[in-house]
Amino acid sequence: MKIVFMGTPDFAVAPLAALCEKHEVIAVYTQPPRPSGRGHHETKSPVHQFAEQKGIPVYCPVSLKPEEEKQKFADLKADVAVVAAYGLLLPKVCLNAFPFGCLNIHGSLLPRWRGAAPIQRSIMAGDKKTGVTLMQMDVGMDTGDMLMTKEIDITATTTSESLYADMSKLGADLVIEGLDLLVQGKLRPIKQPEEGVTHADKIKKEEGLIDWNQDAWQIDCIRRGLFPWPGSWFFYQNERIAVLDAEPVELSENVPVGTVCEGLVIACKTGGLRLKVLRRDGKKAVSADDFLRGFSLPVGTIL
RNA sequence: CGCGGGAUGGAGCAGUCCGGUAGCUCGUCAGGCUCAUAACCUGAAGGUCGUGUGGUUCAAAUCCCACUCCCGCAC
Repeated sequence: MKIVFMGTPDFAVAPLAALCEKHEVIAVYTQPPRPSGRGHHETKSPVHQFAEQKGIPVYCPVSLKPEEEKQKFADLKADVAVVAAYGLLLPKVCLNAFPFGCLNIHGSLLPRWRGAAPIQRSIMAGDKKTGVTLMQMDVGMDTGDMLMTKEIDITATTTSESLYADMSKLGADLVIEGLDLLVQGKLRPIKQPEEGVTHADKIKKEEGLIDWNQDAWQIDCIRRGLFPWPGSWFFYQNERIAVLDAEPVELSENVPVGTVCEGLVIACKTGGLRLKVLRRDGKKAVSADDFLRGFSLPVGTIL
């Protein structure tokens, strides 16, 4: 099949790579290079870099709305477009430009977590499982008919980083299998149920500030969902201290929320959160033991 | 040339502003105490203070200059 691939972050690279193996990827759309990283150098997206390396033509329009862009897209005369975390809305004419339309690899089990940050939100909400959905795109926000899904468990140690990596591979399998079945006419589009719709809002940086007045397990879910970006942190004596790894624990002591207990366990609304790896601004990540050796955070302190 | 933090025995840090004996909490090693210990006591080893046979100075971890490497923010 002749495929147009549209994607931007790391998550989209594995599916793209898989498609390159089995099909003919004739063009790649991705977000334009932007200044990022230390020094603000122009950085091409992961998908962009991969595509260039493969010698695939790369397009990075700022928007697909202009007639000219719509025309360019249609002129590619592909069989299907595969979209994975692209970051741009596709106009209706684009959705209908190719025989098989536009398929989206979405990082949740729809209709739960439609929207921008399904992977993070599913972990933050404490979901036990999630997955990837292959869907036929329509004009709505992740509202199209579902073609196929693959599930994956979320465990007590799952982070967005790890889940992104796993789902990226899962998405690659999904799209390869899905395309085969689609061509054979074996995929039956299923309308998304009305029930169970939730929206995964974009992550705001402020969400990383830890609120000790929540249950320990909940704080840890949020922490894992926000790892590695934007991360979780608290303030102590005007210094921002990031919590890179932690685990909820039982807490028998009856102390006020936010109290620092023995073993760098912080009292939460229920239970406590044992901080295992921390990092002060501008410093490297260190274990709790190392942290305490060079930083004074006495037992009894209330954060 | 986006902004900022950092580099000090094996680990984590203080000291740098206001130059003047290299310090803290650990670890390591030896000995002691103990039924015993990751606990306690005593002692020891271990550092050209990131690099520059740079600058200033009687004297530089500290001030100035250049460079390298790490990290955070921003995005």
